[in-house]
Amino acid sequence: MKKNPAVPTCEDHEVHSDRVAHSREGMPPVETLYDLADFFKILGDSTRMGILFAIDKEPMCVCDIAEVLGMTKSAVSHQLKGLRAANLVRYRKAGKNVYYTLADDHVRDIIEKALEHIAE
Amino acid sequence: MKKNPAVPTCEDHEVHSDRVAHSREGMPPVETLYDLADFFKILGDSTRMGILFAIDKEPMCVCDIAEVLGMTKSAVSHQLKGLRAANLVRYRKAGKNVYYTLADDHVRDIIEKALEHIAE
DNA sequence: TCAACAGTTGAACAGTTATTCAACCGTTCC
DNA sequence: GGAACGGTTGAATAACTGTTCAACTGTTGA
Repeated sequence: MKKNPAVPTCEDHEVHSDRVAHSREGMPPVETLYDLADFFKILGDSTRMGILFAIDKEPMCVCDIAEVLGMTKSAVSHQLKGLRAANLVRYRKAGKNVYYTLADDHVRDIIEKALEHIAE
Repeated sequence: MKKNPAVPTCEDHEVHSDRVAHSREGMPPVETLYDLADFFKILGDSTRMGILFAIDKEPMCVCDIAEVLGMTKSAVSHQLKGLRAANLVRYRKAGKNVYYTLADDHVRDIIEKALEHIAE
């Protein structure tokens, strides 16, 4: 959703103004829309999704995750940054390694529901 | 997740091969990872998120949705195409108008859970 | 101290994506 | 039929995003 200064919407002839008004009332603040979109954007990448599944069972270090997914440590680390920012993963440093785990069950629930939807 | 022919992963010195093997077993097929990512990708845009909220209460035609969001019909229609493809919305033609509604409660549930996560 | 390794980071490039613009299709109504 | 409007679509452009590459930090162990 980009800035839209002039708001060149449809011709205001036959717009259902009652529905429009009612719909407007139910709309959350744009800030919330952006937060939701940003959250789902993080889940909307197969690499990050793969990372989440990889660390689902037990903590995994970056090198191991990279091994499982067949990717470079760098690529994995970059994506982990996004997952950290979205509070989807937690990490624990242990010597040279950094072990990542899922942040909470929220993620699992959401992915579960998404799988249901896909299966239809 | 792009194709990775050479698989230049980390140096295989100290990789926790037991964890890697165990993690690999729990991984869904890559096809599923792509499907999940594609699904969340659709939700990962503030315009599409706005559309979903706009049509949450009652059916809305494209023109009305555009009015609510302050966007052009064209932009909205383009995004509705993605939402249709992901089975997130249903539509019903009535004369010159096309009324869109949420496909089912799956969407609502997922968004609800996402809101909980964001609120933390 | 120094080598080796795990992990992070910034820049660059390629691929993707959202909006705009213009043209188009289908329905309604005169 | 033809004007008017709702809606869709394709091409083009601008913005964004993910991977690679190289450089870097920090920890371990000899």
